[in-house]
Amino acid sequence: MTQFRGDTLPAAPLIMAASSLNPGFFTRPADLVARELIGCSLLFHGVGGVIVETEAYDEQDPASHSARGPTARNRSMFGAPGHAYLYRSYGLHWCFNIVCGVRPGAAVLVRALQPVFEIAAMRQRRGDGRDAKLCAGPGRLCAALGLDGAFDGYDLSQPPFALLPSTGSQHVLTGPRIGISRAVDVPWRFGLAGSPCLSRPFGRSGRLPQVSASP
DNA sequence: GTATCGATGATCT
DNA sequence: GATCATCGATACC
Repeated sequence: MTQFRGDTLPAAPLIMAASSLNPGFFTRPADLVARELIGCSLLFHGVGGVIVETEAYDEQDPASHSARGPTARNRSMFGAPGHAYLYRSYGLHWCFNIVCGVRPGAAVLVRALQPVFEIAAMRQRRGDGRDAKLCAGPGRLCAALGLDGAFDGYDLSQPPFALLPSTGSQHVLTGPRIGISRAVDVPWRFGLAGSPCLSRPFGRSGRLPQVSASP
């Protein structure tokens, strides 16, 4: 049994009924969706928590996998909004995206969760470490939830997935995306202010988001 | 606390 | 052949 080291996670949100995000939620600009996913909850087979960090990518974005059109890997990005796009990173890790956007080829990378549901299952998959870091990063998140490429293209409104609305307004910061070499100044990383579950802190450049206008 | 580096393999030029 | 939407270990401050 993994030792609990005394790190204190924020209070768990009160999830009311089994409500789900409206399908129209996803058919909007990726940066707006990424901003509003902060505070929503993601579950896979009942394991998961509150989304605290996201990044937006779209078809006009040189940093996006979709920038040069559909390929075998990014096929799901050009499919239905509200579905999963899962890809392998550095030959080692899986990364989980939510397809969205007003045109094909956009998605939101879910980078971190605040663990809430079935934390013991996440500890078992990820081994020792602070609970706040169980899902602090896209590769860690997929490892903790047991997500992999077998679920690429799945409808996130159906089991084994669940995507639940936020229970209130959130204080969201934004800044440059992590680990990219193109469009490095586009501030399309979003995070819950003050969360100990972020993959990395938002620096001095952390700002309130300037979300794009409607198309 | 930050900096650097190796793992590891699909994808794309 | 180069490039990765990463992570964990290690070294050092």
